Amino acid sequence: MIAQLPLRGAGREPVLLARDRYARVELLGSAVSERSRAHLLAQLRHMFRLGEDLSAFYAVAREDEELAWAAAGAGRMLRSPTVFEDVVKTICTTNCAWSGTVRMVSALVDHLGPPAPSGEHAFPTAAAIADAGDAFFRDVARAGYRGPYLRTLAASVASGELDLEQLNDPQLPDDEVEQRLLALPGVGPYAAAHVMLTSLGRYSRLVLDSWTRPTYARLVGRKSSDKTIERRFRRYGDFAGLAFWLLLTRAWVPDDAV
DNA sequence: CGTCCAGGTCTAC
DNA sequence: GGTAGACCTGGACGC
Repeated sequence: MIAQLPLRGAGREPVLLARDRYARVELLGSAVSERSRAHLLAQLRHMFRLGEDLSAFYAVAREDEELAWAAAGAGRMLRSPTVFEDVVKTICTTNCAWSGTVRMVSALVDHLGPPAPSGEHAFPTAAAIADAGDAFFRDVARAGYRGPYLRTLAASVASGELDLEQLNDPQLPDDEVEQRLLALPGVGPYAAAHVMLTSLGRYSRLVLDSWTRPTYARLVGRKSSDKTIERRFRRYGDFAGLAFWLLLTRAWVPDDAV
């Protein structure tokens, strides 16, 4: 074990489970340098959002019969090490079945990602994706029309012309971040909202797609327009998207965790 | 076998 | 600003 990372930022709230006050990090293989260790810990803090403060969300959720359970510490979603990785993965979720997303992302990792000592591969660099040939996107990833989106995006990041990691800057307003995301190839309203929610810690936008709409309809017992759904979550302000997501995924949470 | 659609986006009106 | 059509892929479904 190289560290015990305290889970802070949730105010006085327990973090999901009382026993999970620490994330235990074990390193397989040879020792790492102090520099690598620091980098690894910083990356883990980012991925697990250990600094996230959701207490303002919990304060509202506690008053909402359907979401009071979440106030026990839900909503700290795992994210990728980089915004670039989450944007690429999100593009791979658009207009296809989940099996297609898995196929495309697995191909990127297995064929373009740097190998680790374990034999597994990490997510590829932007340069590696930018340099992949047409045959990879067409015959291996079978990404279809998304191939050019992915390569164009990766080339912009690899060249330094585009820095997606800047979107982590808390100074940027949500509207600005959304506009920058919408400007990316293959990123529309769904993908922008998805990246904001799952990668940027910006919870204001509702992720509305062919899974969330019918899932919400099933939970409330009738279909609702997007406007109606937005209205139901307006009380959550900047946490509307998180509230919507948690309501939809309540069934994913083990009963003993809430 | 053809049609539809799955965690949409883009372009052209 | 809103809306039709096209778009890769593959699995489900009806015929």
